[in-house]
Amino acid sequence: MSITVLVVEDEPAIQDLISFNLKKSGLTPICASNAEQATVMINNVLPDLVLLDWMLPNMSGLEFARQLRRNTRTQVIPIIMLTARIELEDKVSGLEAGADDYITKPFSPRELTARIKAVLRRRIPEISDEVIEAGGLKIDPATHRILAYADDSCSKYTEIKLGPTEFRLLHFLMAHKERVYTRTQLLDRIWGDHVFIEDRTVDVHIRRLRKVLEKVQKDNLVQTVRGTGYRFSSESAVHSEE
Amino acid sequence: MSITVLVVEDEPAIQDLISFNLKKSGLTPICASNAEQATVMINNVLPDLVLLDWMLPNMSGLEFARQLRRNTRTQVIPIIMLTARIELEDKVSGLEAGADDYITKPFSPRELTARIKAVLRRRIPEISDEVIEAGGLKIDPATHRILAYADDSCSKYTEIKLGPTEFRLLHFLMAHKERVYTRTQLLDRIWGDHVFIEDRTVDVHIRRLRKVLEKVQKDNLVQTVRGTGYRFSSESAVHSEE
DNA sequence: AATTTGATGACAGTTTTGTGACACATCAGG
DNA sequence: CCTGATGTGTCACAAAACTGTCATCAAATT
Repeated sequence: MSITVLVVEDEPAIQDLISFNLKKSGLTPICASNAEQATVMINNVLPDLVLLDWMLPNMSGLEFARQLRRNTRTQVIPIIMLTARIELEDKVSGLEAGADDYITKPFSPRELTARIKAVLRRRIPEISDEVIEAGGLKIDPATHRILAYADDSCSKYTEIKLGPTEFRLLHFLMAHKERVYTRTQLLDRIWGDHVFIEDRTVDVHIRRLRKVLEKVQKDNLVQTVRGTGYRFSSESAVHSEE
Repeated sequence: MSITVLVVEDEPAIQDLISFNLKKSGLTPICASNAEQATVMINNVLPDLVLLDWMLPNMSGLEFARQLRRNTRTQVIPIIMLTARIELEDKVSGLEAGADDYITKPFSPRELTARIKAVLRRRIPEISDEVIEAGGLKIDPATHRILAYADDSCSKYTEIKLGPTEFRLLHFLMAHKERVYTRTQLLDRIWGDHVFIEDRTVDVHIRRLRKVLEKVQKDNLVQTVRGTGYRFSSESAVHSEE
């Protein structure tokens, strides 16, 4: 998933500088030198964040920010203002217009990307960290812990330690229990849909997961659906022969 | 740990009075006499709480409060409004704007600090100065002391000395025990979201913290969650061997 | 029996953490 | 203005843990 940042800056030199730094830190910059151009670009692609120079030809950055905020489609896009230090003294604040942060020129590349990431981080909602319990297993994303109950009495439990991938795998399966997922679906959902990994790798992780669950006799919860994929099921998985 | 309170008040006399009282009760006041000044200050340092006079030159306190609430970065900062008794009828709109509490002038110093502490306690446990005890460790933010108990009997204890950063780190982790935090989250919450530091620096501070805790056999309380971050946990992390 | 599909152990390359060292502050108090 | 004590952030390298792939074996299906 590439994060696009719309850079609105009239000075080509600074535009290049910013563009270069964004690319270096894995972001995708798209550049505009004025508000009109930026407006057109926003119509094409909705960026994840806008880096906006305070001083622009024709329409001020402030005005452009207001315009973004006024429009429903662009309302939630985070804005970071670029201002010269002298302009900072200006009584009117960019924050007033709804900017999420501002950076004073000159700034270090590190500061730039750090602020961008900070703002994006605040926007992105936390991954669901609800506790999920099923089949005598309890997974808690917030504490990153898995407990296995010996019996239904819930009195005795053992903590289970999993590697990152197995943890995510179990979490996903438990969050969608009783449902079968193909290897490809699991790769898409857990590894991300851009990775290029063998389907069979999923087998190996399922194996690793089961191996750990064996220790607490819970490996039967992760079931193979031949010809399709895998499933987490707490329902009595007694498959009748014949 | 120093708790900073941004005081927005135009009358110098009252500003001084408040400032004096806050200092006396261990808080760190930063003062602004109008909304513009306050905005600039907030961009530099994120305060833990805002004490806001209702009546301000240019922009009203109410408007300023709204501005804070509108911005993601400042959204969660608790606001306490200062209002004259006559203005009390406006209390409704003050709370509407997102104030967490309000105090009517004239107020006693005791009332002031009591309300501040109450609001802080409600909001974020880690910046209150209550004693936290867990896993045989007792941390007292007020006296800036850490005691380690040798066993459950609580009879013998050793005092532990930590540097400022390690102290805050331990305090934060203990205030949110059992919960995992990524390095970035820790940087945001402990160092502040306006610092630009390498993620890995957290490792080093964790290391320093552990080194000190080793001396009293408490280093196992600070745990690594591979692929995620760190966690303070007093629960016996029983790893079933084989 | 042949074929397809899943299980499993091994392994080599990567990624993530742990750790010591170091260069810079900052700050008393000479 | 120095000077040592302390604290901080970075770095480089070591250690540990994890990952993806394969080859091979086992089981189910035809």
